[in-house]
Amino acid sequence: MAMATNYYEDVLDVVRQIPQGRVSTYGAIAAYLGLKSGARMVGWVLNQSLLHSEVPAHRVVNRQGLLTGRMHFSGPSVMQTLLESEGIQVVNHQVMNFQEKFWDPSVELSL
DNA sequence: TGCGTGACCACGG
DNA sequence: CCCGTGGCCACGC
Repeated sequence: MAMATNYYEDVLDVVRQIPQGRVSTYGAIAAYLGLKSGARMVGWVLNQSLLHSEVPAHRVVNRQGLLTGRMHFSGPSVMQTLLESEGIQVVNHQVMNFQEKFWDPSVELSL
């Protein structure tokens, strides 16, 4: 665990709370944690997490509901398959009914 | 120490 | 609608 900075743990913590059948976004997670600048960092953290942690990284998409991170999984269709197995429809790399499936930590975890 | 790059995002032309 | 640009920041070389 090289230099476990706070945001790293914080990001994983939020991602782990995304319910099955729901998805969140890089920007929403960054905003919730106050990582104002970190939409980009969220993606980076998730990428690193794939190597060692059990994190539902497939439940995080970009602000449009696009599966922009799919190429980082073991196969280009793994992310989509995982989501579909949880009841989320994905067409053309995009989450259907994204608005309904969107899980916003700022709302769901409002403290 | 500096530069290019990236699972992002918003804004402008 | 398709770019280009700026912001943000960690990482590798």
